[in-house]
Amino acid sequence: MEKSEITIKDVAKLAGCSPTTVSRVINNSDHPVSSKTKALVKEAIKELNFRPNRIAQGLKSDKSHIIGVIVHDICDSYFAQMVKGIEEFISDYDYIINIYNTNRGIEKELHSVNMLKVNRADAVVFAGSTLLDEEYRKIMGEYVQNLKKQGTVIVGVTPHPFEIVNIELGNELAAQTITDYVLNKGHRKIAYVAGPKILNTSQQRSEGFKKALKCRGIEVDNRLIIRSDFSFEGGRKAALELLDNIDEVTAVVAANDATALGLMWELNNQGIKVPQDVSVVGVDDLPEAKYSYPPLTTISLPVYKLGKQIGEYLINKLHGNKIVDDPANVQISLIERGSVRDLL
Amino acid sequence: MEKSEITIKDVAKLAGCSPTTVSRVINNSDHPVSSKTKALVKEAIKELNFRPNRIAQGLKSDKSHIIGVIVHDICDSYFAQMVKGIEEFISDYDYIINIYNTNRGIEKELHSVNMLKVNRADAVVFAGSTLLDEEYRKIMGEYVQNLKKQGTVIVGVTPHPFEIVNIELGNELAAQTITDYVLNKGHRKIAYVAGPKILNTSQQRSEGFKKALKCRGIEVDNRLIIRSDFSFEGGRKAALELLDNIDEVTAVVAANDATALGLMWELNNQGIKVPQDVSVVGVDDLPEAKYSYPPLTTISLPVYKLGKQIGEYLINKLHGNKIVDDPANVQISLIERGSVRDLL
DNA sequence: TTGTACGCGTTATCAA
DNA sequence: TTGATAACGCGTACAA
Repeated sequence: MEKSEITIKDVAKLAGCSPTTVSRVINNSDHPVSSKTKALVKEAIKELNFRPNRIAQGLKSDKSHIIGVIVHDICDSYFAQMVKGIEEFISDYDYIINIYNTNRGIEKELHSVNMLKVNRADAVVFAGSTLLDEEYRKIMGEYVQNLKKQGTVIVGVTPHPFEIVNIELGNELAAQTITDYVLNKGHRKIAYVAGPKILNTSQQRSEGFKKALKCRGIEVDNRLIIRSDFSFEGGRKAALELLDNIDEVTAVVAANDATALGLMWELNNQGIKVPQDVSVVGVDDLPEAKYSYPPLTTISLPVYKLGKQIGEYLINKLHGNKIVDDPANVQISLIERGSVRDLL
Repeated sequence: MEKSEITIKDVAKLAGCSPTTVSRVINNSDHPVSSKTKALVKEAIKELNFRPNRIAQGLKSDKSHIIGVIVHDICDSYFAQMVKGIEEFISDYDYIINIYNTNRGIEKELHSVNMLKVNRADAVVFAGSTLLDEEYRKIMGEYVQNLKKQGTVIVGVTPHPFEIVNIELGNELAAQTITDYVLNKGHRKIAYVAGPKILNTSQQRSEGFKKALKCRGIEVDNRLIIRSDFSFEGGRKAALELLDNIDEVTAVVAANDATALGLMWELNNQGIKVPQDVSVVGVDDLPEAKYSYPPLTTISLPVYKLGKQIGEYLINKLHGNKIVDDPANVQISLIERGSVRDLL
């Protein structure tokens, strides 16, 4: 049979020593090995092109080198960028990325965590906002507890209601800041296009919007708050809904860039000029935001960089480095482009 | 110590039988098990919330349930969509996706394959075009052979010079078709913005463009062929390069949508109207292509669907279904929108 | 400095 | 119908 893969034994045989010695060489063990045999072993490894079987190592160590990343939608560049950042960092340390695309579905999210458990993932990243569902939280809470007991390192981006390292993305502050900017430009009748109800992020950003208004003593007009779904298509629909009240509105704050982009597109499609007729802003600073007509004024949430930071944090944790700061909270910043008209 | 995970032994103990029996129940073995003990075992499994350790199963079976997907850039929606399609299909069968982001780098691609080998991936998908580099091909060829010997199922999207299942994406045909469309609208002075030299896909699409011209007996003007990199930013730069000769050109064929979008943006930025002054087309039909100004006429390459098909193919192969067709070649189609002016 | 023996959790083989 | 045993490939006490 030619199906036999090369194992530590083959190396040992060729090097004329025991498998134990080979193992020691592979792992740079503290245990002394004479430089002579070490050379022999290395020779044999090269000769046979031997690479230790990770599965076997995993069974022994109860570590898989798998880092699970759960995203709502990998086609959303917000998540794609974060995944890219994580992957680029951790691959240098021979960890591997295992992604799950949940489409914000509760079932799929639970399934993902289950898979990560049975595959003994070393770490898990909840890249997206948590789902606001009681049943989900209860079950997921147990699963997460279970993972933690296994020693899995868990990180959540934006607050999750589990006892894990939560990275504050400044969602509320972001929405407040961009709304404030719009207010500073003299706008007072401002519509808001919210994200999906089930996401925590939506709620936080809505809060930020309302807070900004309240600080100025401006009443929140619920007729001007539209529920959407964080997508380009959703933004388009929101624009259509907004059409009835568009005359009394001078600006629209969208809960994220994808929505803002869709909104602008449809507004333009309807013959309404941005920013001449109505101003539009978003949150996220997606790569495509600077290429819209007009370029979108927004808040930068550097998720690619955050991905790298998460990767670094995980590696430190997994390597047992004791002095490890939690991943630094991301610095948001206002990106002023051309989608807001100055009313002053 | 409370670190002990629940194993098959714990279940056996609780059910009052041997681990062997438990294993038989888990795997629905042909080997007979009395319905009484079967019930007992199932009871115990539920009671203890037991799930077999995949790593241990993997060591035994030399299968990991890992499907590796190597992409050039996960932030490119072309790849994101494909990954999504694959993931959605295979996750129903409890396989897991392991992605690698190579940025078209040779080193990283080799590293990826290495990782997939040592982790005993059951299948590997080369989601992107192959790299046109002799050294790379030689080394990668060996690696791929090696994987195949292990029994890894390997699929390549667009032809790869390895003995694997290659899915023809109709790149040449796509470029030829869209160019033909432009010709049919009466355009004769047509510029072409090519993809990166190192990608096979680039070459194929370039061929398609040239073929379309040749079929009409039109000379290819090398001054009007611009090298770019398949990105939005690259498209912008290409527009700038094109500025010198823009007067003699009535249409531009971009090798992909991202490029076309960047091109249109910069053209518009420079005060050149699309399609009034110059027409622009792309290839891919990215989600964002229908939202540009004007909406982009392009060729649809349904990569999300292709991802699903690949997933299905892999599952069939991995489950040992004998009668398995290779993944159907994707049906391309012309998407006529508003970026081409009719000169006739 | 080297090697032997065992175990990680599971399953295939064989015996009962 | 059930179970004891060995083995997957590796790493680690322990012994030499």
